[in-house]
Amino acid sequence: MSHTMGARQAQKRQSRRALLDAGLHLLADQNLASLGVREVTRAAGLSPAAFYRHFPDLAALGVALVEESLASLHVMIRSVLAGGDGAEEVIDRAVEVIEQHVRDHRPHVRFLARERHGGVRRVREAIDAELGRFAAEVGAALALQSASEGWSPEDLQMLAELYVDRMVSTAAAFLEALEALEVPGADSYADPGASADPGASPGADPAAVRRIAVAAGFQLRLISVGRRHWHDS
Amino acid sequence: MSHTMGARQAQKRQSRRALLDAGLHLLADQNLASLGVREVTRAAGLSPAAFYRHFPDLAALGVALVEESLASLHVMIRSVLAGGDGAEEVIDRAVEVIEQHVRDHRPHVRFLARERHGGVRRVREAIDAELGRFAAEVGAALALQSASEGWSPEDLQMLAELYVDRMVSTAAAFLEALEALEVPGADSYADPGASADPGASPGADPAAVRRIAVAAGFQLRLISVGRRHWHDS
DNA sequence: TGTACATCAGTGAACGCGCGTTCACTGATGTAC
DNA sequence: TGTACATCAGTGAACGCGCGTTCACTGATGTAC
Repeated sequence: MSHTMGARQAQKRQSRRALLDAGLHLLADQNLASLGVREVTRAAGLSPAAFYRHFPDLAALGVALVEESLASLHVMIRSVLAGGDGAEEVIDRAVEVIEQHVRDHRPHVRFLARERHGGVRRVREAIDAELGRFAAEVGAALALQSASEGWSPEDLQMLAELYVDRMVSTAAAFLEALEALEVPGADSYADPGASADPGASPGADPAAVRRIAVAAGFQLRLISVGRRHWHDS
Repeated sequence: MSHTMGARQAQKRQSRRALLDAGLHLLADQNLASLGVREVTRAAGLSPAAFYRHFPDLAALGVALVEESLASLHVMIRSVLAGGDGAEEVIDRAVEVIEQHVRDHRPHVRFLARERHGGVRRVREAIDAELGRFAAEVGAALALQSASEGWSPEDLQMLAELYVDRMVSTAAAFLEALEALEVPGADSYADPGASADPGASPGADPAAVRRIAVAAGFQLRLISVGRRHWHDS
């Protein structure tokens, strides 16, 4: 009665998906602010007017992309924090999970990095709000750890923000390394549907990626040492 | 003979400046990728064709803005590191200098934040290259400190990158706080030349700005504690 | 099951508009003598 | 100093083009009976 879908509704969902996918694909080489309605519908295989059956404007499409881009983050953080307890293992696992996440969801990660400080207000605000919720979640998780005894909630929150910011920076660095050797010349326009769209990135420089993982681990460990010795002064 | 300028050259410089200023002003509300040649020349008070006497395209104007945006950074870092030696004083001074820098050069900082991961390749690369040079400079400065004995150059470089990244994030956070209460409604279009263009921002929420300064200080101090106790394990 | 009507996702044509870039030009500035 | 020529920053008109949005429409899907 409520979540069985008629053919009508199913087709609408499919078109909406096509618009989102086309948008995400096109945003690999440009900003949301310079994306066009006709451009998106053309790539999605729809007429220009069809766009307005799904979104009032492109900013709304952007906000929808923000939501789906960040939906997986909460699952991700729980998988990191739920495992082993030792700081070392948590850090190593976090770096691995971030790297894998960027590999698996490259277009979404790129979209977030690009629009986080981009020219479309509503999208910026949506990203900021989600990241804030994410930091709060990390803060709550930190509060449960025994290492947090004697810490004020405010200090714990600033620590959580430091961790989250580091994760975001690390993800952005992975992204850059993965893209660096992929498109060396001019912008070639690949068929969005053909070949392996998501997944492995054969052209990336493994050494550069490795270096980022090492640096991220080092930096997280440094923060963790600081946390441990914070009250020694 | 070489750096005295004729009236011809002086006027050309002035037009170029007008184009850069107009661009920077327009980029407050959009991305470089969506900026138009006509838009810039209109705001600068020139005919559209005049643009091509100064830049081959808008990406070139973007690269020029990157250069002038980051020119002041090197001066800034030296003023931070050159002062008192105690870690506490350096940190407090750094946070103050960053805040003041964002206040004094808001449009440039906003431009960098927006285009660092933006849709124009050449601009992204220019920013990355400059930030890399900046991190190298910080790394070299750290190497001279007595606290760096027993540290490998690689570890020092990763530490420098951590500091630089934190400074960039802090600057972005200050920027957001300063803009938050300034443009609450729709995009009003102010005359670029009129009233106080750079300088004080009367509308910003002082508590939010203060909170960012406190968090930045805390986070830098935490890293600094981690650094001090790094070799204790 | 069959029929008559309602819904509404997607179409395709149409509109006026601002865009990037080019071109031959103008007239102030610079230079040679 | 004055004159004749060269340079070149900036102009304004012109071009073809793709844009966002609207509109009346079509025809498959959904619903009531």
